[in-house]
This record gives sequence, C-alpha cells and structure tokens, in this order.
Amino acid sequence: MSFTLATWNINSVRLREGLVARLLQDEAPDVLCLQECKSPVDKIPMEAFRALGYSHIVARGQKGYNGVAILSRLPIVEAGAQDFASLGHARHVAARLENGVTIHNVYVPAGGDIPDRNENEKFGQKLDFLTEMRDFFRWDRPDRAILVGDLNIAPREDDVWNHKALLKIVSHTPVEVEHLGAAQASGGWVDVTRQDIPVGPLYSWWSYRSPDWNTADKGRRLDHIWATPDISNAAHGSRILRELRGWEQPSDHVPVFASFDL
DNA sequence: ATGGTAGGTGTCCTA
Repeated sequence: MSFTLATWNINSVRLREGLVARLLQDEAPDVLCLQECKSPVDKIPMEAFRALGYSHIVARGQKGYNGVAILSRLPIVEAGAQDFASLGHARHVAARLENGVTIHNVYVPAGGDIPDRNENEKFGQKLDFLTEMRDFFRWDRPDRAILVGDLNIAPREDDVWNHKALLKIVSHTPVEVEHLGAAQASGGWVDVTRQDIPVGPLYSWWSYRSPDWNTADKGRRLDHIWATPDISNAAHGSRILRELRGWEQPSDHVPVFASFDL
C-alpha cells in the first residue's frame, strides 16, 4: 500500500481554507498536517475538508496563535497531544492510523529574533521545547512513526540561501541545530526529505518581507518530514511544492510531501 | 546596518 502525506504551515486555516481545498483536490495526499492554524478547534472549517474525503480530523487549537491539525482520508484509531516545555500552546498533535502508522505533527516555537536565552525568553523556550521533544522520544522510542511539521530550524548549510550570513540568525544558529539534532537522534528519526534529495539547496519558506521572493530566493528549509528507521526505507517521492508560494495570498511556507510503500 | 510583510485576541502581539 502506498501512502502519501504532506505538511504545510498554513498561517491561518480560516483565511486559506480555499488554498487547503485546492491542494487536497490537486494532490490528494492521504494525510495533510497543518501548522499555524491560528484558530480555535471549533472554528476550523472541517466540513469543507470532510466534503473532500478528509473525514478523520484531529486538531489542537487556540485563538490567534499556533494550532495544529491532521486531516486524514484513513481512519484515525487514537489521538493525543503533548505540551512540550509547558507553554500551554497548541503545538503538537499525534494520531495513529488504521494502518498502524503514528503521525506526530509539530510546530516548534520560532524563537524570537535574538539567539540568546538570557536576552530573549522565546529563544530559551525554543531550546527547551526541543529538549523535551528529545526526552519524550528517548523514553518512549517510536516505531512505524512519522514526524512532520514546521520545526523552525534549517539544519544544513544547503537548507539556507547563505550559510555564513545566517549563522547568527534564529533558525540556523549552531545551538539550535544541535538541539534539533538531539531530538532527531533520540527518536532515531531519519530525515526523509534529505534521504530522497541528498544534495543541493532545498527551501520550504520565503519571508513575506522579501517582495521578490522567487528571484531573490532567500529561502530556508524549516518544514520537515522524518520517519523511524523501520519505515524510512519505504519512503520515496519527496517533493517541496515551491510553486504554491506564488499562489494568490499565499502562506509564507509551502507544502512538503513524501510517500511510503508500506 | 536597516527594515521590509502578513495575520489575528488588532493600534499590539507573533511570525
């Protein structure tokens, strides 16, 4: 059975309901994980998604900020959520599908502008969030699992438009990359996107502040798909849908896709 | 070195 999933930071699921519907119709992934829904759960336009065949939905939400959702065409048999770093934010939701695959959908804190936890509380919260992710997967090592989301870190030199210029910019600092690596290692997670596309620049986000995002191309790969080693060798067909950044009233992130032959 | 844009609990907060 081939299984396709996608992850997309949608930056308001209500404002961009139409874009989500268009992606579901055009690409028909089995599962779509959304971040930054910026909506209470009861105001997510679930009926529109159900009408397109995504009748199994789990979400965590709050007014205005954060928010994560998993839309699935396959039945969900169990759901849960963690509050990493005890922020009281809707930044994680998990679902186990009928096919035995567990999906973790994560929205890691952006971390503010100053990469120093003594000067910037939000940066410390980002590092703490990653440390608690590390500990969570260390004690309960996952199998047949996929972790996706806006991890708000571009770990590799070719995950950013200019490695040297971004070394002190939040999202690409060595301390963040180290924390992300520790969380990845503790679960044994394989970076599926880079397994499929091992070399060359790869971005999933372009700032709204760059008017000419396409030609300037100052992107970063902040959105990731990881899988546990027991299923990572079944992964293939990774794609980043860059062209969606050019849609009308776009999110600043584009969807990342991967397929698994399970 | 600076400031640029976008969305929502909107004239401030977060990204």
